[in-house]
Amino acid sequence: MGGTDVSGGLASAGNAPVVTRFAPSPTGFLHIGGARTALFNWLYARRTGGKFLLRIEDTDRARSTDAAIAAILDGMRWLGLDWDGEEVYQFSRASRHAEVARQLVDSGHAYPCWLTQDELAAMRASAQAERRPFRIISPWRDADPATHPTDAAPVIRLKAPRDGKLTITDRVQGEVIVDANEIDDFILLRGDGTPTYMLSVVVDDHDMGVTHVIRGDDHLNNAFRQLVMLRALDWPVPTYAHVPLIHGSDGAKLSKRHGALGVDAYRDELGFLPEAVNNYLLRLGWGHKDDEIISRDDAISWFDIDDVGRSASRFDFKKLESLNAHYMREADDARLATLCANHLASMLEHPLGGEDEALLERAMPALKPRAKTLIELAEGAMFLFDQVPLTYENKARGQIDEAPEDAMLALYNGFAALDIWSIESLESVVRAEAEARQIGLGKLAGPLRAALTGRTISPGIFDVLWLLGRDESLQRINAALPA
RNA sequence: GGCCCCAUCGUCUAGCGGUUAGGACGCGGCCCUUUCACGGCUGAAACACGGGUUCGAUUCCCGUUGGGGUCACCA
Repeated sequence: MGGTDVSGGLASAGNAPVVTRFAPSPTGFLHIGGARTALFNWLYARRTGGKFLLRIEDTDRARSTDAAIAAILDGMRWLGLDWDGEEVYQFSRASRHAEVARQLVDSGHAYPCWLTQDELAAMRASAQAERRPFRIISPWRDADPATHPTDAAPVIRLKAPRDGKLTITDRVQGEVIVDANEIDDFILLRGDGTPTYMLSVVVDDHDMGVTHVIRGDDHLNNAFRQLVMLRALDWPVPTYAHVPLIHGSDGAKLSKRHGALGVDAYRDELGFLPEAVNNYLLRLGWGHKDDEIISRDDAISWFDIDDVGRSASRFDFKKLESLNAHYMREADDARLATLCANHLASMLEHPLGGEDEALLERAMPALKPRAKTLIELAEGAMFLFDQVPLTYENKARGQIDEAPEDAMLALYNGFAALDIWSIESLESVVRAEAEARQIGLGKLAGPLRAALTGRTISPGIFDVLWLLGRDESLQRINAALPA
């Protein structure tokens, strides 16, 4: 084959139903970039009425862990990215991969190689010294089988073409052409007989009937290696779509400092809602007119891989937060109360009861417009669970000290005399007091807020009084009265 | 370094030869207002540079610069 043009892309896709897949390696959590790749695959499959498969690439036995597998599946479920059928564990298919490797050797497309690590290092060093690009040229490529050693286990290398061009028609990157001699004789089977990633993906994607490979841009180079293998096997070439990577806010590769955290961290430590994360990820590298808030249904009907941008994008926490704030405002109060209670429990270091959660739900309309994340939501709700004596912030202490003469006592008496503890009745007491004193409402609300919450920032003061209830409110005001 | 990819406000993006270059986040101002938010209005803010092609380039082509990816018996 070498020498002729080979191409991937649309031609081989035909009209067969779409099958996409997400293939993470379980060496860590499901990071945000992987989540976006999964989302795009999921969206495209749902959009076309096809299938979305999940394959765990656990062929690296040393680095793969059950904990990582669990974290990935958990993250996928949290984001609502359901996959069709059972997930496939790549390692369990090792014998099938080896079988294909042998088939490749038999057909003359691959060969055993006894090059040692030391020899490889030496070749690499001399290439470096002569300032020429390093490419593995194995002396075993065309060696006479009669000369094959029998005292050492060889690796199996693919016999890559030495000339010609390779073309991939990528749905995102367009037509990408590379010289075949850029592809070296990469390893299919290791010395211990286990398959490498390059072999496994090709075999699994083929066996699983994958029609569209949507993955990170960092795999574009691999696509050419896989293309070579596909031709050797005479298997159809899937449609490729290599989506640009996500960078940190400084343009460098996404690191932990930037947000390359597991999606579990976005949920547990950062307090984001899955719909916000999905919406944010969707808009990173893809757009639909001026739309920013995009429902899942709209995403499914609008998404197309052809519309994915070609340039990398930077991760922006502020925008994610703003989206999260939006979705929190729209979220059901009972749901938010439960979510908030979980965070509160760890902040308060004790579990919250059903009554506490009911209180949170009642407080939610006042709380949620003031928070961008569930963490902020929980912080804003803290005052509800404080106990006398409150710890006053400095500025709050100051407001209490500067309260108009006897105002707090007057309010205390006014509240205490109330028959009905309602927002309206509470408000009329404070307004009447302010009018009697010819002062603005703020002059009373400030100290009152400080006494009730220990802070200078809180929901509307009447909401606070109402939520706290008569007993707790009076207690807190009393505790703030001058001695 | 070789190969490959990319380039519109600070950021995410719309644009697909002729637009006052639009939206969102963030930032400033105003309004609302008991604080903080929410909400409404509003302002500043971009086509990296140089050549072409064209009557006309943000848009097409080439180059420069800048950024990114990849060069493993990892995936």
